[in-house]
Amino acid sequence: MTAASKSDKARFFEELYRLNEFESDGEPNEAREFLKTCSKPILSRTSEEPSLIPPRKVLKPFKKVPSIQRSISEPEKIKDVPNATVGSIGKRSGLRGNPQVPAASGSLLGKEASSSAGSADSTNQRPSIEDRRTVSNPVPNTLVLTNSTGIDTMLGKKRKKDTIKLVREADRIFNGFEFFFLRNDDKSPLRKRRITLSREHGAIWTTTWTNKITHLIVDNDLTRKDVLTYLKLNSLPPQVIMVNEEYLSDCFVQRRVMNSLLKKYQVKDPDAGAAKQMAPPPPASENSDSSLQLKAPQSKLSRWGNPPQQETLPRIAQARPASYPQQPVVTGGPEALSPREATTLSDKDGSMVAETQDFGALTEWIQLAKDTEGLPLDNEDEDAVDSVDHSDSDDGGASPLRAPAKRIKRFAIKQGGTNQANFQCMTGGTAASTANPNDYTISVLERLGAYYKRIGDQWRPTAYQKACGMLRKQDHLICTYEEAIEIRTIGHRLAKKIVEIATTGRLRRLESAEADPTDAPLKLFVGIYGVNTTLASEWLRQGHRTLDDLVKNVKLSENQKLGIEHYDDLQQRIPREEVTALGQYIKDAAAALDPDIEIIIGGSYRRGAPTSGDIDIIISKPGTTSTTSLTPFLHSLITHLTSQKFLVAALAVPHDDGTGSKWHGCCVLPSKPRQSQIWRRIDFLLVPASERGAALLYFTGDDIFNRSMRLLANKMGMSLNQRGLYENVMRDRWTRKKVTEGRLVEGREERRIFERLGVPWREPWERVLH
DNA sequence: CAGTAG
DNA sequence: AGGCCTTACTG
DNA sequence: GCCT
Repeated sequence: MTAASKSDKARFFEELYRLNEFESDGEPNEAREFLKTCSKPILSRTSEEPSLIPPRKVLKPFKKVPSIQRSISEPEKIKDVPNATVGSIGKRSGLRGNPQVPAASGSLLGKEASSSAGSADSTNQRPSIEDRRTVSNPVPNTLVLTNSTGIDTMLGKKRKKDTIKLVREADRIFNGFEFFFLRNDDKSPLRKRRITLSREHGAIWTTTWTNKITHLIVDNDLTRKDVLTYLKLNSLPPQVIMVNEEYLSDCFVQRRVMNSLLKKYQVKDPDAGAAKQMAPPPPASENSDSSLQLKAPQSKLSRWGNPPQQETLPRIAQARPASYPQQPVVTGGPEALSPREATTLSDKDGSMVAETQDFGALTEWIQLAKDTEGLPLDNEDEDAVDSVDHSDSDDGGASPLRAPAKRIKRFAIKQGGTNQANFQCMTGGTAASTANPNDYTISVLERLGAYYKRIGDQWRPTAYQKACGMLRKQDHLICTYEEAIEIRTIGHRLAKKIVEIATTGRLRRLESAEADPTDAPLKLFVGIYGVNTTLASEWLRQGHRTLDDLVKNVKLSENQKLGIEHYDDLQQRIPREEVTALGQYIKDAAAALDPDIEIIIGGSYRRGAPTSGDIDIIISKPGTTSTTSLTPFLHSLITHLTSQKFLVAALAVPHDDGTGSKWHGCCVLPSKPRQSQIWRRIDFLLVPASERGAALLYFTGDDIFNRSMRLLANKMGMSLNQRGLYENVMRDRWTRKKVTEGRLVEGREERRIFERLGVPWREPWERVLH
């Protein structure tokens, strides 16, 4: 690698990491509270910081978003752009050129650590470092330790004994390190998580300032001056490595000790002569905007005039006890280090350095060499790389600090030549309504998946969905690479993302993605019923940015017009109670028309979801063997419900020939006052009794579950669709298209389909795989 | 047929 | 390197 | 994206 490309890369990552900087850790009050505890408050910082936000009101150029994947990151010239809408033509503002984080997505932080992390209350201490040095006791895999600081009692809180689970030996990158955090409590969920993780990676967490401390981990919003003030020091002991939060994050993500000297890990120091310190963008006041989104549907036109706002990240209550920082704690107090302080830089420290710090120092220097020449940072954030994964081979795997995690994913009973156990449908999902410690991680990944979906990536969204489904099944917070990679359907890249989210609360890839100026309108467009990436990106290419633009300038299908007209309504999720009510209304109507008719509410409702995107109605009747026999009923039902003003629009109706089996449209709850009626998407599916089971299976989903079942059927030489399970299906060898329907194996009983496929029965609510 | 939705 | 679910409706 |  040449020197030139090296520095290029370095620059790139510097820019990348600038994305990672932010005002505070999402808890602005914390900074102030902390400073109160210092003898000398420093509050001038914000005013000194230059804004990084460039005056770019000009519309950024946009690029065509092709439906073909892969070209995602390819900047593309725009061919025919209508007039004024576009300022200039050029590269899209992608990852590289866009240092600032948009207001709306500014801070993913502040997410409350979920319960599982909470259980790892980490006020506790490992055995003192002396113990570990003198007694060469092999560290067991799990240590239950008790607190030695007494901080708990000071805080007047009863705390559980915590259990930290050390990561496997090879990954204990912090062995021999002793960390002092500043702020030094674990009140902030994220800090707590960092502390726990540090310990799990071999570090010792100390809340008392001692001379054994190797690393000082400083909150991002604190300056060097804050630190010194807090510690009542004039200068830092030379052997102590002071770094910011990013340092830990990167260590975890890369599973190795990073070079603490890199600029991005330095604690801010406005006083350090050079006023060129990069300052994070000013705090974003996103409230005015986000309120718009949450507003009730009355503002139907709210979205029309201007491009939509970015969705605000889920924010967890930041309520923090006012008592927060407490006294500087330290039993030993800063006095404990007075001897060393006195000798400052004299070589008296030399021996001590050698003794207590060599671990840290050594690895540090080794690492420094590596960092500065190899720069093994991977470049996954650049979409275009589908080259082989260099990141694990760059150091030849020689580093003991970074043994590549070999994945041992279980194999199982082969049946008919397929690894049946590897199908997701073999393992149940969990009810979506159940809170999960990984919910936050999931929400972030889902957003990135959604992003990939709307830019036309065909497969990533599926991969993300699967990963989210697996995460939802875990009973504790997944926050190490190891834990993540062990999970089926989670590979190297997703594992790294998961770690990043869990340890930093953010995902830079997502932030840069959503920062793309074309993303907001793209998101807006694909939200229209009947519009997907292809159309949306075409409209975008033509320069359209608002729904208004579309209505005025674009030829729209009737369905799309409807989709725009009721955009806000159809965007909203439907509370379960309303689905129940809507379903009941239909049942009543159906019973009046034909008492034998069976109405089943399928979809996410049947899976037990608390809210649904639409309503799926299965219409069946005992004794029927063809959809044709049900079409007359559907017809009269539709007519009736329409006259009742229950159905308010038809989007897709079956062909006239009577073979059609589904009806798509919109409905409202007539009982409600007109004004509060919200249009809902509703689907009817006609199902003869002989196909009831298969239809139920199909209409219950979820998507991933269905596809998994179908794929399994496929591998077993069968075919599964909404009508039944078929065998002896002949497929074209080349196109893999079905040539013969095959022989019906089962369609009537849902359970029998499971059985025939060798899949243990899953209740509907166990079929939540995404 | 491609696009969209399920 | 190549697969990744299947069918139905729209225009 | 992941898996074979």
